[in-house]
Amino acid sequence: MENPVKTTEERILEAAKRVFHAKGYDGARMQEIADEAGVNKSLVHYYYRNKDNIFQAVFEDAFAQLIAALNEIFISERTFPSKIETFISYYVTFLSKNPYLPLFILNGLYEKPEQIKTMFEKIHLSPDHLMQQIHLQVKEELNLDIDPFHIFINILALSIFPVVARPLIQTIFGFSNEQIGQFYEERKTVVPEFILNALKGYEKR
Amino acid sequence: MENPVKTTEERILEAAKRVFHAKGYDGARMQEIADEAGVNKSLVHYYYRNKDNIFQAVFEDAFAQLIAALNEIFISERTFPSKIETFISYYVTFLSKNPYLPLFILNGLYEKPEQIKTMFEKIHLSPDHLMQQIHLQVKEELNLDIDPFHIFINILALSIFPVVARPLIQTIFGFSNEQIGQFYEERKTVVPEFILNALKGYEKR
DNA sequence: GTCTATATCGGGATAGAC
DNA sequence: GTCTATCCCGATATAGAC
Repeated sequence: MENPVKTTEERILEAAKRVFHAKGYDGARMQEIADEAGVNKSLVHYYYRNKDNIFQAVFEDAFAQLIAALNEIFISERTFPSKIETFISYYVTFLSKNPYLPLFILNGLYEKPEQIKTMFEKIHLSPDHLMQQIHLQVKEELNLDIDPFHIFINILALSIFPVVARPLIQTIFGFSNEQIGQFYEERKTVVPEFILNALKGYEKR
Repeated sequence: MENPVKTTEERILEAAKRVFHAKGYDGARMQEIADEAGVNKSLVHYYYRNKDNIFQAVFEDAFAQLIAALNEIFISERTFPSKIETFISYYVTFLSKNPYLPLFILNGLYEKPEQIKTMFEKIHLSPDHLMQQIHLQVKEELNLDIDPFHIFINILALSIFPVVARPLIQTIFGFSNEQIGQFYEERKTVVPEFILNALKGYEKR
């Protein structure tokens, strides 16, 4: 830590993130990673030995980033509606800044589904605990007559899909970059509102 | 049409669909397409000249399939709630049978966004007309105080995302193929219910 | 640790026989 | 239309000098 400047290894990893996120595993080129990092191609191999290794590092990092917030917010001590608001707002902002991430993750999962479980251990995510939390809140705090699992997936869908589908939306509807930014901004309030409105319909009495 | 057996060109296109859908543009191999079609690699070049051409054909076909139903259902004479139900039910079934399609499309749009507009003309989709329809129904039939555009995107998100994220869901929650099938089946009723519940919250009175 | 040079292979594409 | 043979480039990876 005596040197605030990034090490070569870090620069390579950062470069690899940019390239893999934008191009995917098959589309990424070791040469492009090297160029992006401002180093020689062989150095990439020196630090990571082969393409699979560096992809693995990039993928784990991306996955951890996406999951960490989710886990933290839903395990926290807030009320359920507050969790939803916090989550959406955070995710829309985060994903707007990292638009390639979710599609990169989804593609990675199709290619290497086996790797996920080890990844969970590394980032200390327990899906059971997460679902238990949601179950408890949906059933006991709000007393709703709906499967917590569907709610959870709905929240993810409404947060993530519009970001992933950005090129689709922009082209179909001819949105400028400014307009789509505005659209995402609106979703920070529209989506929580939409979900909470929906949940009202499931109140038991 | 005197020959019910598929022509070589058709067999190649079918093979190309399977390979491109599963592997994406960069991951697909001309050799694999040839093998899958049971022909020689050169024949693929003979009919399509190069990789870009055959990808284009595959992509247009996929896009047309996904958009056609959307267009048809939302332009039809049903009530808005009926459209939502019909759409979700159709899409969940269709996407379950073609699980690679939506991710393939989303990736393709990132890679070649320019091609979309010409594609619209080919399949006679008019986004303006579609949104106009939705606008009319949301505002006048249902008298809702919400932006129709957000509703439209929400419907797409809730229909498409869970299918795209299938490996994520299955791995995180340990669902078997049977369980996830059951989950998708449930969504045919859960999602329309969820949306219609949400819309009730926007009724003006 | 960083570079140059090179080995090796695979994939897209073409030429040309049948 | 269909095949074999081949070209050629680009990409991963390694050897080895500095």
